[in-house]
Amino acid sequence: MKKITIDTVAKRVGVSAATVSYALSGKKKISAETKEKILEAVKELDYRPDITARNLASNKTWTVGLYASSTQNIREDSFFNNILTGVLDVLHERNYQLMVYADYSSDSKGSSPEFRLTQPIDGVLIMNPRINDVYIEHVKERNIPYVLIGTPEKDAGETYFVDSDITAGYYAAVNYLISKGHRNIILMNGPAEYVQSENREIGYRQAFLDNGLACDEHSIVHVRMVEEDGYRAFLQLLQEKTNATAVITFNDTIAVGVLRALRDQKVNVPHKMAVVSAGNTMITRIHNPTITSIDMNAYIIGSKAAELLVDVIEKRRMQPSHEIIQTHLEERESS
Amino acid sequence: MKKITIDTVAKRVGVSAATVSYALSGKKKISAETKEKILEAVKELDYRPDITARNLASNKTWTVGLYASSTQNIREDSFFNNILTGVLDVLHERNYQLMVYADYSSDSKGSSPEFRLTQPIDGVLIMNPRINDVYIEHVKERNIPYVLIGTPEKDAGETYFVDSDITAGYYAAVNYLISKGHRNIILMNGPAEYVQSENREIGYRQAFLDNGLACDEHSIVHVRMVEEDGYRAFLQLLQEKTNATAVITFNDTIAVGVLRALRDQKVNVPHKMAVVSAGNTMITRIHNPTITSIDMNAYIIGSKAAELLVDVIEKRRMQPSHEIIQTHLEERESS
DNA sequence: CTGAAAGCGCTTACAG
DNA sequence: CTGAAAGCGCTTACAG
Repeated sequence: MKKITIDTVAKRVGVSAATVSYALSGKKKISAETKEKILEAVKELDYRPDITARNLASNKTWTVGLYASSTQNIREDSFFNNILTGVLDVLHERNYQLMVYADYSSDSKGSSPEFRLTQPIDGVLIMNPRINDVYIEHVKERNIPYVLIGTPEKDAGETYFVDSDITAGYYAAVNYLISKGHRNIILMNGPAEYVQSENREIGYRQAFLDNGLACDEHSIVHVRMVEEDGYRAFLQLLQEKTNATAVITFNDTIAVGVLRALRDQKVNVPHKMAVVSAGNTMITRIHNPTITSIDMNAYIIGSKAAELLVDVIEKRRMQPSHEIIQTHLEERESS
Repeated sequence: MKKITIDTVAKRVGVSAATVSYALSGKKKISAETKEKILEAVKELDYRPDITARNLASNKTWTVGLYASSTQNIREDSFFNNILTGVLDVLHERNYQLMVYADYSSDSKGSSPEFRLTQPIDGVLIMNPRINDVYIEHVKERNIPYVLIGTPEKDAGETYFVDSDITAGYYAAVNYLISKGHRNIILMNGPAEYVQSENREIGYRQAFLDNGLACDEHSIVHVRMVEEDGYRAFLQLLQEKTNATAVITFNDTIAVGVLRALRDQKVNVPHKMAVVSAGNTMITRIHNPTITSIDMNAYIIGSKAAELLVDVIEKRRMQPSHEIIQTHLEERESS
């Protein structure tokens, strides 16, 4: 069975391929009569345009890429789900499709960024921007429209991004802990290479500063953003007999690990150790004890980022802009 | 700045485009000398093949689609994360990319299946197959390779699929509840249109049968697979003064809703009401109380399905086959 | 309102 | 080992 192409349709109706194309796209007026005949033939033949050919000819794919975290992180942290669904809902509205790339850069196999850039996408959403992010550099060089989900390390004035004001979020959370009498607060941050981590640290330090308190450099630790690392790192801290009375973590997943370590060591939460996390994903209200967490409005961030990207792709926005979403602290049992 | 194409490279080196193509793909032997010059030019010019053009010419996209649930469901249930990461990891290994489609079929806008089928993908993974699934029909007609994540309603002998033995899982779970003395067990199932729901019900009924017990038809209720529906439906059941002493739910998300209703109504779990769910996602061990759940090995299912699909696409498998993954019951506090 | 034709940028028999 | 050329199936100025 031969493939049904635009020519099959054109021949059957007795018009040119161009006419069929125009009738289908509506980019030119076609007489009602001809149009009807074409639509009929399309139905009869069950013709569907080959999208790859269309993409090549029109230089447009109606597809957007989402450069996400590692699969291990995706698996554990439903923060991703909120971003993803925000993105999906907007793209659906705007008639775009989504390609999801997980981050395997730490892999041996290492799918280099180059590989990605050759993909047929109109633009890309980049989660977790890093310091000196190679991927961003490449996207820039190639002139692929992109929007950061997060804050860029530099050139903030020249890049499109949407982020939560996580600095203010941490500032408020640490202030809150200080107001509760805590003086020694551990910051269990994510990898230093992420701008996200940096922004958290800034808020954390500022809170100490503004309260006239010194902040112990040893109180800041970096772990990968997975539960196991939170668990192990905190177990070690406990064994080193930390005199901290509170901890604030990079995300909810790490907090779950931390709380597991605390339970293992029979440390009472929140009386001996208060725990605050960021993300406010489902687990924070389901965990025992429930976890105080900074809500970052991930769904909103995802949808705003997708909207921005589509606007940039379609040149409805041409001056770099960004949006910073406010956070709020959801107080629960762990603090 | 003009776009750098294969011709740009060919001209600079002084060979034909064909030679460049072969040198890059390795599909034909090219003299070491020429090849080196080509590679050098590629580097200098920073040439990257246009994938859309390649796709069109080679009739291959190295892309696979994942037809998932509604975004609301994705947002709440990290079961999806496990499937997704299993799929992603295998595809990465096999050099395929992933396109994610959420299910908006219940939407007013209703992106019809037709729309999807025109997408440039080599094959598709379909989650949550339904009874009389229109989408599957279309994929079939179009001869697009597909693998079901779940069991097909019919033609099981002619379709590729991977599923967990959820019937056995429910059978075991209900047996377990019966052995604990429960006689009136509610099945809070998913929508009847899903084959998944059907398979659960079969296991549920069989357990009653094999224990010589009658199963009250009113004990089976259908809800959408989101927390809110589990909550509302169970609240209603409680108000109707059900004499059930146990409930088994379609998934973990619904169970969370059910448990919330129980807490609201101050019904003791597990003494007044035992709860068993399916999915064994992170929340089941984090919830208070922890939730007894049927582990379906979602990550394994996702990865096996992706492997199968790639094998089908690459014609390394040509006879319909399927794999049924065993489940196991993870006993916890809720039962 | 409609058509002929060039063009999108690759791949791949085919011929040498 | 290398090249000329057709072909993938669309879209879109351009001309009428």
